[in-house]
Amino acid sequence: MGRQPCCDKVGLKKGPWSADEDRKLMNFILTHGQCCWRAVPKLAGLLRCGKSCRLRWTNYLRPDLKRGLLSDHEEKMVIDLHSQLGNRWSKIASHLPGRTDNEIKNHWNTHIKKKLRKMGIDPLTHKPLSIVEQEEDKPLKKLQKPMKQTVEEPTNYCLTKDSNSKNMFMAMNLEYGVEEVPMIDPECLELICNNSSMSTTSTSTSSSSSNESSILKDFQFPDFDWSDYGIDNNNHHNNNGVDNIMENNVMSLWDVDDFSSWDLLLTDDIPQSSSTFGLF
DNA sequence: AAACAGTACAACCGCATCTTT
DNA sequence: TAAAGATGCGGTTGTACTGTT
Repeated sequence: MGRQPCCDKVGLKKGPWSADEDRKLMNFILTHGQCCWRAVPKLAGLLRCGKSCRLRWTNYLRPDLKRGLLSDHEEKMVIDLHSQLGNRWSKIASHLPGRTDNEIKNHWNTHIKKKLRKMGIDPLTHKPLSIVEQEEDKPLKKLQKPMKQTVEEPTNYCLTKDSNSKNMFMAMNLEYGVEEVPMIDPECLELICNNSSMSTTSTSTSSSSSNESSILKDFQFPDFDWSDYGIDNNNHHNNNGVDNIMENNVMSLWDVDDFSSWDLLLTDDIPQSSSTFGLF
């Protein structure tokens, strides 16, 4: 049953790679290509586990890697993508050719975080620090809601499939506080798509309706490239299953793989046990 | 010059998901 | 279908390097 263990952990080397090890691994991969990492150390004559070899190759030895500091443009991309994707470094790295998730993660933690803080932006939420501080000081509202649940993890009431969708969580958290969040039946959620808003990258706050919930006025929605989702400037779409979900300008929230970057606003006329999200 | 603090980044660890048997 | 290993990902750590006192 199952597979054989990837490697015998006894006697394996750890720590920094030597030039000789690098050469052996490089030679092996360039000759044989990337195959089963379990077999690589043995075949390449290395006393490392396959996992370590994979990491060394993907993060350091790959010939297509760019070395050196991220350019301003790359840095801006990382910030934009992080605002949309959160700490999903591999997803972010996939938008930056020649950069690895590890490299971007390190750069974020050592450079960008500080830079954003200096600029008065909270690196976690991408909101101005003053707002974040105010929200932290603000006592939790004790709103009377029909269905409540005490939760510890945002995933319990996050309105996206993705637990890393921090923006979404924050939007709700700000309104109700961490401990008192109304339960919304996922089946009742819909995204209302406004054609005009789909035509360019979003300018959510400036074009929001007057009904916009006050908590969301401060909420910083990131720029978003609809072309990534196969939607062109005329609100046409062409791939990625978007066809299936864009019908009559209404899409089911649960049909979308990643909508953390969408402009989602709670309308004021939230029904008792459900809510509608407007796309502005 | 030595000691210490701060910074940068490679590498490891643990977990979740995928794949194979 | 279940079990177990492989793989990938994100968080964290260890350590070399650099700057400051």
